[in-house]
Amino acid sequence: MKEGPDISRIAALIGDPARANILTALMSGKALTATELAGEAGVTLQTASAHLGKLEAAEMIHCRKSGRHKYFTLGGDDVGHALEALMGLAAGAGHLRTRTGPKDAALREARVCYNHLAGEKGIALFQGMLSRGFVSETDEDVILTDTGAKFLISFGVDLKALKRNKTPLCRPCLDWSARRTHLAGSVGRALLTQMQEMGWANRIEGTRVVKFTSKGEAAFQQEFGT
Amino acid sequence: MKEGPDISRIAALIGDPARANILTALMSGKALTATELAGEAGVTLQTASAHLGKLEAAEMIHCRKSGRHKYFTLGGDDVGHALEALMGLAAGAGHLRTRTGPKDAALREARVCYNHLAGEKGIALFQGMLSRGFVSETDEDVILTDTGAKFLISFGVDLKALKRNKTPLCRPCLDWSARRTHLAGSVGRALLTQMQEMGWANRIEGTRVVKFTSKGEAAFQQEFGT
DNA sequence: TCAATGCTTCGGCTACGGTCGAAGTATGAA
DNA sequence: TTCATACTTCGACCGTAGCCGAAGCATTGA
Repeated sequence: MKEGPDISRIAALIGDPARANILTALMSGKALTATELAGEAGVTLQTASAHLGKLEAAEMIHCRKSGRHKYFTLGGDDVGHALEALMGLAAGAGHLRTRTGPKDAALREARVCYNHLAGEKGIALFQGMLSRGFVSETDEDVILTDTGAKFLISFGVDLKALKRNKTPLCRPCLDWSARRTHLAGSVGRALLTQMQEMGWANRIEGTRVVKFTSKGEAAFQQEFGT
Repeated sequence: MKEGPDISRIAALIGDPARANILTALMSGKALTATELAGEAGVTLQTASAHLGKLEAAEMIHCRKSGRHKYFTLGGDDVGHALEALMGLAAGAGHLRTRTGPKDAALREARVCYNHLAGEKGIALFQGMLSRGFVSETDEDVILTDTGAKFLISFGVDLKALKRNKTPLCRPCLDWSARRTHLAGSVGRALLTQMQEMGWANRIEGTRVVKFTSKGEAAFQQEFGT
C-alpha cells in the first residue's frame, strides 16, 4: 500500500527539535553559518554539523562555502512552503498554545517568510497589487501583468535580472497566522529587499520580525494601501 | 529564539514510518478501523493502537466509536494539506524515487485527496468550474458564484445541507504530483460523491485511485471539459 | 452465561539516533 | 611558520521510543 512518496523520511528530519530550530531559523531567509545555527538549535557545533549534513543530503538546505565559513540557506520555496504548512497545523491543532507574547504580535504584523514579506503587511501588499492590477491570480499561479512590470521597474526593481533567474517571478504563499495568501517568488523577495533599501523597513536582528519605519508605513499605505 | 509554533512535535509524529503509513492510508478519506490501519502500517494491533492514541491526542485524526469498532478519519483539511505539502517535498527533493509503477500513473490521473478529487481530473474539474464562472478565485479563497450555486443544485448536490456545515464550501488544495490547485472543501467533497452516485467513477478498493467509466469520462468532458 | 471479536494496557526487550568530548582537517591571519 | 578560527570525524554513552507477547476490558451475539 505504499502510495505516493515517502513522507516519513522528510518528516522525521523535521521532527527532531534541534533540526526544527535550524530550519525555523533559516526561514528568516538569511544565510547562517554552522556556528550560528548551532546556537539557534541549542546544541554543540559537532551535533549541529551532523544535523546539517543530514538536512543537506535530503536537499532541504543548501550550503555555500566562503573562506572558512559555510553559509546555509533553505533548500527552496517548496521547503519553506511545507514548513509553513506544518506551522499552521502546529498553531491550530496544537494543544498547548505557548503564551502569545508581544513578539508574536509583531510577527503577525510583519515578518519575513523564507525571503519575502509575510504577516498582515504581506497580505496587504498582495491585496494592493491585486487591486491595482499589478498581478492577476489564475488557478494556482500568480502572473505579473504589464502594468505590474512597469511599476516594478519604477519602484527600482531590476526586473531583467529577476527574469534571468529560473525561479518563478510570482508565487502565492500561504500564511500560518492569518491563513491568507501573500506574494512569494523572486518578485516578492525583490520587493522586500527594495523596501529595506529605501528605508521603509528594517529587520530586527536575530528574529523574523520586520519593523516598518513611520515614513515607510506612510509610503506603504500610499503605494499599496486600499 | 522560539518563534512561531513548535513544528517538531507534529513533524515527529509524521516522521515515524508506521504513523506515516496510517496517515497516508487515511488520505483516502475513508474511515478505517484500528485493525485495518494496523495492516496498512505493517504493525501489530497493539502497536497501531499506541500510534493512533498519539495521533488522536495531537488532533491529527478523529475517531468515532460504532459498536465494537473504532473508525478513524483524518483530523481535518489542514492535516491533509500539510501532508500533501510534505509529499510534494518528498517527491521533488526525494533522492530515491521509488519505482514509478502503473499504479502511480493511475494516481496521477485521478485520485482521492482526503475526500475530494485530485490529480489531473481534479485540476481539470477546477479549471472547468473557473472558466464557466461557477467559482471565482480571489486571494486565497475560492468563492462559489450564484451561477455555480444553481449548477450545483441542478447537478444533484444538496447545497443547503452543505451550508449548514461549518466547513468552508470551497477551498483550494495544492496537488503534489502536478503542483496545481484543485477544489477542496465541502463542495469538492460533494461533487466527488455525486459523480460516484451517478456512476461516472468508482473507487478502486484499498487505494486512492479513482477510475472513471467511459460513460463518466464523456459526461465529465461535457460538463467540465475545456 | 459463555464465547468471539475488537481494542487497550502492561512489561520488558531492543535498537536507533541524538549528544558531547576529543582529536583531526582546512582556511586565514600574524 | 605558528597560531587561531571554523568545521568535521570518531567513538562512546545514554535515553527514548518503537515493537511485540500476554493479559485485561468491552461490546456483541448465541
